[in-house]
Amino acid sequence: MSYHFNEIEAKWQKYWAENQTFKAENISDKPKFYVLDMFPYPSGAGLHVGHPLGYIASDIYARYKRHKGFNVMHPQGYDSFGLPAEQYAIQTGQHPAVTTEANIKTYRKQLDQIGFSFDWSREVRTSDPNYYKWTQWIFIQLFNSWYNKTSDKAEDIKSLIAVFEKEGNATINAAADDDIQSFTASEWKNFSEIKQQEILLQYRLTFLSETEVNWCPALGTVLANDEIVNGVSERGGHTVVRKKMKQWSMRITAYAQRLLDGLQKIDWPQPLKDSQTYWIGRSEGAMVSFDVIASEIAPSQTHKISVFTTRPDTIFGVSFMTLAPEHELVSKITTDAQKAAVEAYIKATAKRSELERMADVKTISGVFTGAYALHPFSGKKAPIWIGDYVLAGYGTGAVMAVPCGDERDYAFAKHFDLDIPNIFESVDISQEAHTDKEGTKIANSDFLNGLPYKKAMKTIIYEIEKRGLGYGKINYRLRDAVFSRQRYWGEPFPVYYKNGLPQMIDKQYLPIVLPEVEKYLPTEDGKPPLGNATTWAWNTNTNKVVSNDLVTLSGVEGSQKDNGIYPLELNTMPGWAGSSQYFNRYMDPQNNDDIFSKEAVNYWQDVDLYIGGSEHATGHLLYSRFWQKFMFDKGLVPQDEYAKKLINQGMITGISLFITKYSLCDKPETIPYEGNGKIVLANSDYDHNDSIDLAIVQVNDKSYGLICEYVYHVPVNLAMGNRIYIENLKLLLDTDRRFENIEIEQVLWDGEDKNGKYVSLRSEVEKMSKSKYNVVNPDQICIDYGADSLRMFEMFLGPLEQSKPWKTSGISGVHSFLKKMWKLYHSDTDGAFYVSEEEATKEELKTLHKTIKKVEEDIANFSFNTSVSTFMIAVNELTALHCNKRAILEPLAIIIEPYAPHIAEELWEKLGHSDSVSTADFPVFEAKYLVESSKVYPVSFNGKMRFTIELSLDLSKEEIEKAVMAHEKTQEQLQGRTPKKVIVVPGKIVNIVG
RNA sequence: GCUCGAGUGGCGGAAUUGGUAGACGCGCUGGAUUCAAAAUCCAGUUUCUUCGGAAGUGUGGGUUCGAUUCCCACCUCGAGUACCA
Repeated sequence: MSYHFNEIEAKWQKYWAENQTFKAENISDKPKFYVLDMFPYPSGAGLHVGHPLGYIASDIYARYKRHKGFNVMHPQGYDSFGLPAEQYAIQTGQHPAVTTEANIKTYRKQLDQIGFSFDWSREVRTSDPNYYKWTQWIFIQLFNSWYNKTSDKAEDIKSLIAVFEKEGNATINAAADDDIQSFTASEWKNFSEIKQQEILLQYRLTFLSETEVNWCPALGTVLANDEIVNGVSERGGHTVVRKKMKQWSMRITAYAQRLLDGLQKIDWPQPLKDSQTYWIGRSEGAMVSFDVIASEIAPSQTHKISVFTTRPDTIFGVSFMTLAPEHELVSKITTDAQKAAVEAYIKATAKRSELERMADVKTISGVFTGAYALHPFSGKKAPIWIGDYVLAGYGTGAVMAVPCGDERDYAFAKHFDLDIPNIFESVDISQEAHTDKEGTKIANSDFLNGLPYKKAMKTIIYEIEKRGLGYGKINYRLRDAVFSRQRYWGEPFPVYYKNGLPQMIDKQYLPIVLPEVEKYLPTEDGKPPLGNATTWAWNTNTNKVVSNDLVTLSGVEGSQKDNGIYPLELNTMPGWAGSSQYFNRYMDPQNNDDIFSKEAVNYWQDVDLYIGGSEHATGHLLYSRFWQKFMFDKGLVPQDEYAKKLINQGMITGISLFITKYSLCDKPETIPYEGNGKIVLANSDYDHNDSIDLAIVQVNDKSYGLICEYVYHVPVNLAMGNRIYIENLKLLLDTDRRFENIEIEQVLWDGEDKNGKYVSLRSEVEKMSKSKYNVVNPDQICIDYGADSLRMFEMFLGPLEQSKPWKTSGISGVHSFLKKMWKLYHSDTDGAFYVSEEEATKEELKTLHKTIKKVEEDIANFSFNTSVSTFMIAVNELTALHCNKRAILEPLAIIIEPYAPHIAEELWEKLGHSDSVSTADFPVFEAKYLVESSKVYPVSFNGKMRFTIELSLDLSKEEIEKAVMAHEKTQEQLQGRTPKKVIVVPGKIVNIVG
């Protein structure tokens, strides 16, 4: 019987499902181990071979940990809210829920086919009301909390109210909005209910505010910064404009420092930590205010410019100030003489799009306001300029310019011929600014003279604070996260509005289920898609969602009788809402009373291994850490970091194939044009190195003109290696709708082989995508080679964390390895399973134990690729030894199970076991079988002689010495001399002192 | 520009703290088996060579008895980021 992988795999997949082999219990005597994958968004295109890479790696790890005696939880689910299903709904009218359900079915089928050990009883879907009930619940918890900077944690809003009632807000040290008025306890008590609620909203961890957002008119939605790529929307590539809107925000900035500190204790890839650190962007410095010298236009008014600086120690080097063109003071301080120039400049910068401002980094521009600031220490006059290198959104939108110590200030000063005072001891600044902090002392700076950076910083901040000019401050780049989306297919907010103020709906009435709508687009008057819903109001008497018709104006105006029915929030939550706590919900996914039970979360604690892509570095992986810390503050979870270890798997790229233009046709003129649109298939030119393979040329009467360029991808499944046979190419050109109107007169071929005439193709590594015709589907691989081959091959491709191109041709290697292993225990003639009960020889045991050791090390290091090689070597050696012994096969089946579980189960069963191999203990290697030999490499003899030896684990120092001395090469080197001393360094080097 | 990562045969990639570079696989070449093909098996496959050897891990230096590995400078590629005061 040969290796019928299709039958074997189907059989065991069925067995696992029926026996719930991988179901993890929440109560166990075993130690827990939680292996998590980033759950997929179920897209319409289905899985391609790149998707399972991380899942295979985590599955190997999960299966390995089961062998090592852990109670392993390895769940999977779907991040099923998202824009593609909504856009599909807009195009076709099909409800996103229907699209999503269909896509999930496809995904599940594909995932099952690969033989993952997921515990499907724990599946979650973010779009399932039973799941998003808890997303809504967390939102309410955030709303009902404020951040106490003194205790450095989130607290219930009630504790804030208690303080307000007792002592007003003067003593409160909270993460809150910037523009909060101060009030006393009695003032608080006299505020109206509405006023009080408005104030509280400024402190809540999720709050409503007018924020400048990235509005995408084409999508009718607001996008987060990380959803915009190069100034256009990540999906669709539509233009994005800045616009002010009332939005829900999350006060993630309250956690900036803790998000930074938390990175210290988690084992995540350094590049990922770096990018989060940069994203949070902590900078230490000081706030300093400069008085504007009363100018002739407003001599009675006094103005102050506050600046944030990371280099207060260089304050004596200030020779001018720069304000962002949008800075509110600009209009107030500009002199009449400069008014025209300033206004023209502001107008010009406002016109420049974000894109232009980004692309054009080198141009220096700015304009003098005519006003001067008074240097708080030297008393000198510093001209105030405006320049677009200063951003309104960062710091205070103003900088104190220190040209000798900052590159941009330096360039600005040079360009406008401004003063560049040098405040560094023996440093030449005639060519460039001196930006190094350490190693230089300050000069020309009064009381700072002669001080190094650190001391100067301390001294100046002390002076600034003493003189009331400002204070030391830590600034973060991180901004609060906008949490509203103008979309249909997302979590609805558990919020209704009364008197224009948001009200939370009580937990017992959750979930607030997404309403049905006729149209998925924003309404004609610009409301989000939920504005189309007719049943979308909250009845506070019945606590039910009711028709909007019943909403009276009373709720807003208070002029009519209040009927208790109020409008519900029309926005929905963003994509990252659902993914910010899913890893905890897996612990207890069916719980209807709580997000998860105390018992479950106390048992599972946190994720031991999280595998996913690095593209989520500053999105999901930051937001989820924020929510976790909040949950921790509320005492809901025992850990404030949810994933101890994280691995970023690399991307599997596809190899795209292109037709080179020369092979497709000889001259453009030889191809006739037919049909609508006057298009003909032709070459753009005859340069072989040109990246344009094919051009579509418009015919004007008889003249040919190039109208657009077109790179013509050949579907990878039609090609044979880097060739496409002419029959296939003709078939392709005939059926491809891109060539509907094109008649191909002739196709030239590059050569001919046993399969016929062919055209050579050029290849390039690109991201796998439908539009590039380079997608390789795992289903077909499973049918042709089996899931075990797919699993092993994906690991064999290269290091897990590296991105690498897919090459289907290589799969035959791992496939024939599995066949070889099968053959080892099956008769050539009748195919019967045959295992010998004889004792294994020392040689066979050596192979086995070597393999066990190596595989275990590889798994610990996540180098699954080398494990596959190790298995191959083992089977080759066993084949050479004709070994078909139980003593070898039994442990072999266990150690190969994480990689190739189906064949392992089959062999295990044939060995007479009635249980799943996945529950077997991982075998222990024995050092005594690892003895290679004592290889000795003598190097030289000049007083000291060193040897490199390959140590065997069971050799003692004395034995090594003996082996070294007895070695012929040692004797050769010694040439009869007698060494005084032989020093053996365990592990590596032997020194022989002459 | 900055930050991080990486450069090893025709290709993907091995080489644990410095110790026989090129494991393993693909591809290629030759052979066996076969009416033939597939499949399978065996041998070879870094380069040059006067067949003794010699050179060789992006380039140039350095440390060392010994460097793919450590240090310095440079080159190339990839990823991230975008004027952060």
